[in-house]
Amino acid sequence: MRRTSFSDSVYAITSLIPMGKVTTYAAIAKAMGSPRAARAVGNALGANRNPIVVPCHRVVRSDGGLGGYSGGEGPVTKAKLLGREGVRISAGKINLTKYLFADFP
DNA sequence: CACAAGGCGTAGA
DNA sequence: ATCTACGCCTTGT
Repeated sequence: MRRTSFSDSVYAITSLIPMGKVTTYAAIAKAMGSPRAARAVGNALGANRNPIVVPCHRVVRSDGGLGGYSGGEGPVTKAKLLGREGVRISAGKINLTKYLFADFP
């Protein structure tokens, strides 16, 4: 589990997400230069199961789905955290049009 | 050291 | 709306 440049970038970007907003794996992958590495991003977050220092729960799918979560009760905890930050989830999906944040530096 | 398989997705047909 | 194919990282043999 060596913190590679990839996972490090993922953590950096993920931790940049403001409260009340969410991001997609594709957006992160794209922001780091590999728009096709969305899957790798999910792995970096999940495989490393980074502690609370990184709000991996703010990362959702491109279609609004929560995706997966390796912490707490899984997707349940993820949904709970998001709703607690002000992100409303309808039918298990998030309105990316309103909460999507992709203005990464 | 090299190879092979898996995984928290995405885009396209 | 459902299914398949793809590319990219991590981990194990």
